[in-house]
Amino acid sequence: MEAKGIKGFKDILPDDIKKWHFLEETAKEVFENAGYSEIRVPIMEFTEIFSRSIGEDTDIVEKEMYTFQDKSGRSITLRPEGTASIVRAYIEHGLHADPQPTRLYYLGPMFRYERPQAGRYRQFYQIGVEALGIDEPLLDAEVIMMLWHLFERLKLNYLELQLNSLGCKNCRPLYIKTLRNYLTDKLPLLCPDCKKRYEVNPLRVLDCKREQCINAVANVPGIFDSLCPSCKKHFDEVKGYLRELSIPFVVNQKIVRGLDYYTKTTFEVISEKLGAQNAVAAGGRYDGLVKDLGGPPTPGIGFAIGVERTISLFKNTPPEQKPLIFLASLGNSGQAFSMKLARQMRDAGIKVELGYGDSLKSQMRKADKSGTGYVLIIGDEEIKKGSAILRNMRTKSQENIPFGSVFETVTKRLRPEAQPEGLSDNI
RNA sequence: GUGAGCGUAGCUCAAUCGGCAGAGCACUGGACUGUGGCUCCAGUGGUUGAGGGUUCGAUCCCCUUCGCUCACCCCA
Repeated sequence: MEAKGIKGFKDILPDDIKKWHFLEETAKEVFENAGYSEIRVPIMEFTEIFSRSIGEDTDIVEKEMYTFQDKSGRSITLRPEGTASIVRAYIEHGLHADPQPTRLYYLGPMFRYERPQAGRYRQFYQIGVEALGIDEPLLDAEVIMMLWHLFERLKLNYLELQLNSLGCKNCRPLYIKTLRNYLTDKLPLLCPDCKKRYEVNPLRVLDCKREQCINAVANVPGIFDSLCPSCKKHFDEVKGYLRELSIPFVVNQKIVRGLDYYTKTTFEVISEKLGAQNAVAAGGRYDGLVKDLGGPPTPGIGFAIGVERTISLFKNTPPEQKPLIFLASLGNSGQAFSMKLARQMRDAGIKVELGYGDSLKSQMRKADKSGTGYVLIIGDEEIKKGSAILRNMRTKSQENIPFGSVFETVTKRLRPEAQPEGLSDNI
């Protein structure tokens, strides 16, 4: 047998994990400071949860879901996105009875059966936010502000916020009708895919990258002319708040989103530093979704951040936070003593690494690579003398420390080292 | 699902016209009996992705297959 993982499923090795922690911890702090609480939901749901919310005719539901039958014969699906599960939990546990909005965030793996490429995996991670129960444009702006604030905290530059409105249950069908009428003449000009989209979801034609289709829709009527007065007002107010907040955005009428549940405000944050898959975060309002999944009519808005894509923009690795003491020991009694000492120091919250290797030389080499500032050397000789050697790895100076005061001295020495370097700008 | 490019040591890559599979990094040890980085020396590490064909001889040419990567599609 060959040790080989599944296509599109990646290991995250220790060298990379600091970046993950940095993103996760920063996001957690930003969201919790805004009143959001973490929610953890299962990574599988009954298939209907996804097919009903995302939409039967979407690519995700049609061809990208990991779906199987469990032993009872029920159809189960590995979640391709987070919102549906969160909304299901919101309904199932009656969270609408809490003061609204209900503010939730989540993080974890999503699964889509697609051909992997740069920035696209079959198991990928999202950090997402949902705010349910309020339909005011102020909330749209706050959610977008929070997302933008997070990227600022991560020191990511070269990002662009794109904004659109897809209208509501009332005005979107009108626009689709207008669009389809317009496209009827152009039908022969469209690519085969778009001919299909014309039938199923004409909005997606706007999204097509083929030159023939871009030309065909060059003078297409925009959706803003079809928005009903309340959707138009909503969108104008969201834009107004964002200007007030000095959050730069561009309106892009072509962001359409591949999930059917979106209404009104949709947005996307893209980076020119990524490859073809350039969205690092995306989201929007979904005012009909709670009702569609069997709950009370409830508006909602949220976004999801692509973790791998965001991390790939990090230029430098966040520095190690915690100083370390390295114990190099020789001989049976030295090793036993070191082990006991390690236990005590760890119990007091100090990070302690034990050296392994026959010679002191090899342990010193490992100590050097561990990045420690100090090494405590304890061999059989030191046991006899009743004192340990504390070596400062930077200055190379050494001092003898009687066993009785080892703990105290190490604690003192480690403290001034506890100054992490500042994080410089990412890309 | 479609297309293109690439598979040689743990990693990054060489190998002339088809002629003994190599280097750097990393790892381990030594120079320095119990003291790291720098330097020097040595060692470990290979079914050249797999299978078949052509050939006296294949990492190299041909076929098949698997894998990886990028792009289309779609999306975070």
